[in-house]
Amino acid sequence: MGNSDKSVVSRLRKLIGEGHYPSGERLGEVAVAEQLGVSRTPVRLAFRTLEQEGLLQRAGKRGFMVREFTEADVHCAVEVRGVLEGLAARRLAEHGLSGALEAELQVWIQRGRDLLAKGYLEERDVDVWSELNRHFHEAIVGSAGSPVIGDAIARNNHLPFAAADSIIIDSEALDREYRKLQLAQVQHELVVQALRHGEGARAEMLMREHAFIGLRYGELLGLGSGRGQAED
Amino acid sequence: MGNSDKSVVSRLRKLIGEGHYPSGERLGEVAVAEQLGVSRTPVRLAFRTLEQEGLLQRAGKRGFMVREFTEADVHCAVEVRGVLEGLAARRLAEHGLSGALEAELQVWIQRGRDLLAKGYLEERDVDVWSELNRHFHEAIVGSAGSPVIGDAIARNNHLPFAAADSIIIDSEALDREYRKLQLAQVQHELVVQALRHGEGARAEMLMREHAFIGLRYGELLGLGSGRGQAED
DNA sequence: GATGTTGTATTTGGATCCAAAGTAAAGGTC
DNA sequence: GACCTTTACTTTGGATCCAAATACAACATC
Repeated sequence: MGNSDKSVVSRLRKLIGEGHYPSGERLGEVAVAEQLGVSRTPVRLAFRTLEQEGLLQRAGKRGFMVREFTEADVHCAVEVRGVLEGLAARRLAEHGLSGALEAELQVWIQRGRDLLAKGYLEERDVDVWSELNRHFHEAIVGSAGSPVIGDAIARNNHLPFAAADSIIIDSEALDREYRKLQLAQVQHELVVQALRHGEGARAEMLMREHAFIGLRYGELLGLGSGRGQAED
Repeated sequence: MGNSDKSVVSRLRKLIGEGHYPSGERLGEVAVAEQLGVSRTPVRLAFRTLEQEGLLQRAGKRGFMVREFTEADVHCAVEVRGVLEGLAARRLAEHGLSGALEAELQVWIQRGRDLLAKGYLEERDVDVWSELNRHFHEAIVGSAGSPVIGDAIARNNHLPFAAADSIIIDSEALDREYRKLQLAQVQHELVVQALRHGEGARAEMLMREHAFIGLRYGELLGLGSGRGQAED
């Protein structure tokens, strides 16, 4: 069993994310199937999954079409992630964070410090940051007491530009991105501080603000565009 | 084309919601297919949809199992809905609500007033409230500027007890439920008031608190259980 | 007697076939 | 010439068939 089902979903997700299919275009099952070299069956299964993820939407009575995202959609998706991660952080602060979790968060904090300690950013640092950032966020969301919040965030992250690790805009302008990551690092540390002191409201607001870092901090720091580009 | 696909999804959703399948039980495709009187194909499609909705989860390498929900999951799902509807309300307040929307919200407010004016609750009032409540929430969420928030709420509502219209606990104790609906009505009116005056933070908090009405208000009002029962 | 291995049965994934619904096009009528 | 009707084609949904993988069990070996 080649288990091409999962593969078809991720391949289609990638193709759509890369804009390979124009927004609003109807996707025919046969066309996609031939293009991917599989039968119609796995494509049909994948379409249902991608519909639930929000990347496809039903085109009337006739199949699916690529969902088009406006500027407002991107902005909303970022805010949704913000309030959900904020919720997770607040619950964590209110229920008290375990010593183990505090230790783990401290690890990612330290990794961030080490990464930024040298005062500039290298090409390969981007992946390192992306990793530790992902771990940091997953550690908080995963400890919120229920997988429900994490699931909601995961579904939201399927939307383009909504994921937490789509911060990096331009790997050419690493010197300018450095300041942004510095701010992100400070926000991470402040979140942990708030969590440690059981300051639920503060932790929540910090996480909500932290979500905007890839969206609104560009204009603030005088970077080119305020709008981020996904980088996976 | 009988379009049994959609039908299978909703039938399975209902069966799972009613606890027809024990939590954690593995669901075989053939068994479900025979039970529903259809082929394996629509069942396979439905399983993928229900997996994304969070009602099923993969059972190792072999098929799916009914996801089990703890008390904490239910609580989290309600909070998730709260923060998302709160986000929608805040955005609405910040961007200013149109005259048309204000008029529509006023309609549902008035319907609620009319329903509760007679001082008690009848059996058939439950459906009426459920309808106007749904319209009220959909009007706010649908006007938040992007379908992204509404989608996230819709996905969250697939979880049992998370939907906004699962307020009614017991249609036998209508006199006690009346007080709960009175509070809900007041909260609706306060939300509209806040929206009208552009009080984003207040609208957000009111919506967040409003989400708890089916969860925590029971104990407050001296009702039997604090935990709601879905009623669709 | 316990553990590892092999063989069989069950079950899922993929491909193909058939039917039905929808769409588009062509033709006819007013 | 415009609009309605009918027909043909495209496309999706459902059922069945086949292959592959996993799980279970029986057997053999240490």
